Amino acid sequence: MGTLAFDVFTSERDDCVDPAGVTCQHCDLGTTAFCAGLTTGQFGRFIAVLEQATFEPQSTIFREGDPAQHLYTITVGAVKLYKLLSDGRRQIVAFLFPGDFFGLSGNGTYAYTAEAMLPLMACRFPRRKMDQLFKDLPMLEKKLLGAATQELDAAHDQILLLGRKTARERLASFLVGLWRRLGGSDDHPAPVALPMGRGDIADFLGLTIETVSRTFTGLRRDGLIFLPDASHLVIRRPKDLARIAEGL
Amino acid sequence: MGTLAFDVFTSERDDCVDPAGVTCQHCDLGTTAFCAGLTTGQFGRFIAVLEQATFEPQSTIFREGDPAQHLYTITVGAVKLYKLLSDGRRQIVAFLFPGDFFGLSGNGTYAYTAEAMLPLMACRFPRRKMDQLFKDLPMLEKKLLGAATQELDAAHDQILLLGRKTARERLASFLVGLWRRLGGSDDHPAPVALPMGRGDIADFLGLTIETVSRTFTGLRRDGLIFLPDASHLVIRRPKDLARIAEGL
DNA sequence: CGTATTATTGACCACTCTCAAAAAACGTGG
DNA sequence: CCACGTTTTTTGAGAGTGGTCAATAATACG
Repeated sequence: MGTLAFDVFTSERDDCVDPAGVTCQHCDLGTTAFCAGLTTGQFGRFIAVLEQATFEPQSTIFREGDPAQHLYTITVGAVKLYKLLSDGRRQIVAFLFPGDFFGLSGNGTYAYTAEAMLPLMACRFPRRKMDQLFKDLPMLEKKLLGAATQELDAAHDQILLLGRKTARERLASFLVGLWRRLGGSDDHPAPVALPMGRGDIADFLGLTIETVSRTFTGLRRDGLIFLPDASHLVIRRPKDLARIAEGL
Repeated sequence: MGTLAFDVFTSERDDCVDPAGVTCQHCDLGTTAFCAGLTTGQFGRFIAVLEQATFEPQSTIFREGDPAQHLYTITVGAVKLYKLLSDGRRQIVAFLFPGDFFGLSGNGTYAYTAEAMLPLMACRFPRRKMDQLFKDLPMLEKKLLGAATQELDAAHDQILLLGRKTARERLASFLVGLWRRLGGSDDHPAPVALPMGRGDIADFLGLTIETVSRTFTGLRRDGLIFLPDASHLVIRRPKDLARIAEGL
């Protein structure tokens, strides 16, 4: 999984060159990118420890229990993180999109399996080079702490959802959040493509496929959402759906 | 809520003096303490931004939505963090004990309410002084990132528990984890005091009080645990209880 | 002790799960 | 492009885990 040039992406900072002499493959994340705000000199040290990685859809990036050798941040695509019980029960703990991090570990091994849901591009940082990088660029450590804090908030929201919300409230919460993250507009009825199937949604919301399907049908029948097909979503009444999500 | 001297605690580092001239109130956390590993000079800067805070049992430390002005680390006592839905449904997102942090915020307001479960002593750091402190003592930022990572792992475990485990598996997981954290021994049958009631356990495990009570009775009838009274626990067969917790 | 709170137990109910089948969508090769 | 098989989604009927409502028992506290 070597360094690749993604020259399909236009660069806003064409002064940045990686050590191999290849024009740096920028993501289009702007100020939310991990590397945003670095000077050219800092960026050189940054790019020196960075690896670009690509993964096929449905491919496993790492498994629960593997030694935690890399930290990842997504530039293009989507990832699911999940944990398994020995009898096969699965819980998806997060869906991640461009700008999100994964692979942080407390004990040296990954606590979850990471799997690409779409063709994936990610920046990858070897764990053993991170200490030096943080010493050089303390701001990166701050950004990482901020990202971890946000992930913790999201995890707490998910705990509230799983512990205390009904199936209808769970799906409403999920769709409202996803709609926002995927750029759905409250005014324009442009459908948003859902990158995951009913099974993944079920394993994220602590439900079964059948209950997810029935609940989709219920929201559709009540005019809250519109489904051009099973994997495309329009939220017709965002305010009402958000109220349901909060249990109102 | 001013600075207090907790001279009931014996000090291992009696060379440390806070700016007011009072002998520093050490916690007995050893190498796990936030301040562990600091030199005397560093410790001076550390203590300069630190406030000591005490809280009565059942008192609220801060509420969900309050401006996030402080970061806390527990020295003595126990804390619960919870979120509420508008109709009163409550989800406890964490029980915290000495050495644990709380109060990190992504958006400037607390995402949960924090309440003392026991007489509480905590070190408190004003958010506006943290940047300077991190610049002086970068190791503290590393420790905080490590703590946030651990909390994130714990949150993911709780997500798995709430999404995919049965009531029996949930209580078994909870008791095994609590037993370890409160210093229960696999050999000695010394009961451990549970600092929370059935209602708190229910709101942590996503169950009702009645189901928690019935499940306690079930584990007791099966000889896995022993309850001298409702708030004291002995785990009789730790291995078997741990197997139940993992769904085996 | 008497009172209030908390925990336990019981009977019944409902939300979601399980099992099953039908329908729709997708992919592949002819 | 269509026929076919596979996979995914939807829908249906029935069952079960855990919830609700209610009463009793135990505990804590003045």
